[in-house]
Amino acid sequence: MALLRVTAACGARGASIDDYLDATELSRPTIYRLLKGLREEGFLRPSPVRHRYLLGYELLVLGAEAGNGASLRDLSRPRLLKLAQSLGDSFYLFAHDGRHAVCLEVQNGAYPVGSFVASIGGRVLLGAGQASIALLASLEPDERDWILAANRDELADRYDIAIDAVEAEIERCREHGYARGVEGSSLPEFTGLALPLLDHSRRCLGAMSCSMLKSRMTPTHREAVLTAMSEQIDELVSQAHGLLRTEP
Amino acid sequence: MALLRVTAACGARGASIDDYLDATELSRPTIYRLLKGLREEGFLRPSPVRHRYLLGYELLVLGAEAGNGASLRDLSRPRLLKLAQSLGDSFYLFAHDGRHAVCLEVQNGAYPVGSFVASIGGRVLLGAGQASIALLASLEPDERDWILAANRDELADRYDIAIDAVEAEIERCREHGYARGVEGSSLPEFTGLALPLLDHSRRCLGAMSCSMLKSRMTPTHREAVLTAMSEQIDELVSQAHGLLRTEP
DNA sequence: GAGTTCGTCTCACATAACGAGACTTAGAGG
DNA sequence: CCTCTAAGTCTCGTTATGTGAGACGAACTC
Repeated sequence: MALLRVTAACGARGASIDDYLDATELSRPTIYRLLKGLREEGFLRPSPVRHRYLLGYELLVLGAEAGNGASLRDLSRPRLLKLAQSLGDSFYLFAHDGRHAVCLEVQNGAYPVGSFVASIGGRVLLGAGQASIALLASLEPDERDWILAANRDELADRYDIAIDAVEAEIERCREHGYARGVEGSSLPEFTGLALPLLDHSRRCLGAMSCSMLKSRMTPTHREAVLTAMSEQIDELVSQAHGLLRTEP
Repeated sequence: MALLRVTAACGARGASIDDYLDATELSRPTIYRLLKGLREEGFLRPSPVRHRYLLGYELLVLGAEAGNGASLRDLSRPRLLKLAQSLGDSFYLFAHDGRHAVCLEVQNGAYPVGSFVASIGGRVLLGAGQASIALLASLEPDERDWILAANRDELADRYDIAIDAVEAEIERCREHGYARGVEGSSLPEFTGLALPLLDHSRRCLGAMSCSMLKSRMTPTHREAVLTAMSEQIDELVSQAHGLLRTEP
């Protein structure tokens, strides 16, 4: 697994033996042995640049499956796209994973944005960003509490976000039904909105969020975004519900 | 790796201990030991259904990276989308991997289609499908020859495709600059087109393909699709070229 | 044809994975 | 409330199997 991560970190150029030797404590023969195994399983493949290795296509299959619990990703993809095209902002699908929110899918719109996550698979500490608030607001109280307790220091250090502010936003989200981001020191010029994806039994499947320049967030635009998002979410959830029925 | 594949095969419901016990030769304690390691590395995560395991979100990152050699996937995604929306057919990005073509990205259009690959990560034997032809036509002759030799029996058995027909189509692709599918026994009601993605130095980066109902393939539609695809490809290749320059 | 790097091989050693089975939780169901 | 079953952990003795040092062959560079 360490070798896979090293390979990923080396990007499109591929990883060389020296990259592996530097990044791990393993000896050269051992690395070759492991590499061979990973290649045979399709987890690595030779780079067009000789003597370098790239991540194998078998990981594509696993990656696609990993992000597609309950087909949420496949279902949300065209919807995020539609939102991004019609409204111009960037839209995201997030899932809850321990102390973090994981980005399962992005569609960037015409207007540029900054965001806490760079791309699919990116993680944000729960508490930072509007999607976090939507997720936290939909969790069981005791789970939410331990997460906030666990993240408190890091939120303060890295984002300059206070737990009180997060809890206030969670409360606000409960009342108004949608989440805004908590003001922190990072990304001051951007803002966003998020909505939870709730099961018919009110279990939280994830959150859909959007990010935009603060200057674009007029009351009318906010209304437009919220309306469009909840429309997409309603359709998505009933679609997902229909699919789940066929499964067991 | 076997455990990961078992987990993937179990889908959204998750894999239970018995799934692992049945699918492998390992003992119960060993499975738990391995599962623990995979969980700690983020390659597996607990399912909402107790006592079941799902693929972890760390695989998202690896999967996204694996399919994104030279950023081809990120760059092609919006373009495939545009094509699917404006033309209504389904568009694919393929890469060459050994004896197979791997699907890196799909965008389905409004019209339904059947295809050899189910989804991202799906493999087709080189020789079957129009993307295969485009890839084969762009490979070195000696590599193409061993691939065709290796695939001959399987192509005949599973798809009822003869090597001669494949080679004729490759020749045709060289002349006309685009690939059609080879007629076989499977999917008789569908057809498609494909174009290779060629580097500025004529190295083959992959192939873009499209699939449609035979009834939609009128001469004018064919021209429209080919024109739109090559336009997207030209832009894509020069974009990719620009990115690569920044890398070393 | 000399030099360098890449990948494999051998081998002795000790780590550390293994399975059998006992044990502890934790639910489920009556 | 109490049994019953299944989930997950632990101990332990055995053995295999992965390990590093270093030598070796192969391939590419200059």
